[in-house]
Amino acid sequence: MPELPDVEVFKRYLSRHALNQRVVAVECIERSLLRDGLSPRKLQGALIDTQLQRAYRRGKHLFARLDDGQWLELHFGMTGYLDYADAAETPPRHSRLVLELDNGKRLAYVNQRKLGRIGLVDDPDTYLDAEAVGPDILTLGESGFVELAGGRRGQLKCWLMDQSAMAGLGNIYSDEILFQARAHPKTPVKRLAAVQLAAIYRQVEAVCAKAVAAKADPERMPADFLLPHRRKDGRCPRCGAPLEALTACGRTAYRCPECQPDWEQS
DNA sequence: CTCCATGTTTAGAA
DNA sequence: CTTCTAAACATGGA
Repeated sequence: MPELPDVEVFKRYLSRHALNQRVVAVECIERSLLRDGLSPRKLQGALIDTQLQRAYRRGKHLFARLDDGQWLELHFGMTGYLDYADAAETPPRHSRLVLELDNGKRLAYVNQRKLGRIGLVDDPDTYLDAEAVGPDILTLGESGFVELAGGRRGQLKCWLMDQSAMAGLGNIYSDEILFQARAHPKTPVKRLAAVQLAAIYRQVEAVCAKAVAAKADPERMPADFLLPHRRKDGRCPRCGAPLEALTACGRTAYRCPECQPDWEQS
């Protein structure tokens, strides 16, 4: 699940449940997920006996501030999520980091495929800047977004998913935004006028807001969302036309051939 | 067995 | 320098 809306939901979940509780035990540390230079012992040392003070998100990266000012970084890859429950409950299969809290609960970071990352950083923004992660897409604003498009050469969908340009969108939600904006994924960015870019950005905001409101659960999404229909032999929720699967940026993109016409003739 | 999957990194080609 | 493609990573579902 984890794109911007999913991670925002995780952030709220963590904030609602796991803040200001002392960590009394750290378990299930999966070594292969740790950032360079971070050992299980070091991570455990940093987490034990501290509290998660607050959460911060930029793009798909989630951070939790610790008592000493350091931040725990969680990246969810393609299959990660959080699970908060009674400490007595067995953590879900594929739990890769489990924090036991002194209120009798535990917070598990679960990730089936080990494509995510767990880190420890002094300052999230400094760290992400150094990693060449761009600004969170929702902080750009319409004018910032339009400005960013200047001089860009590639395809619209690829640009939206480029984490170094703007952080947060992935394959699923870039498709959703393009569907809502009725834009073809392969439209060259340079072909778009400022008003068209602005309209696309308004869909960035609208789609993210609606997805977060739906708890990023496809079953709760608005009826006109592409997301639940996004598969081979799926049909457009608006006009019923069969969806087309195409390849862009090395990923499978879905579009409605009727609602998102080719940029050549529009 | 084969293909595909919400992400990122790396290598090599244009 | 920017952009694109393919492969790799690890794991499981169809």
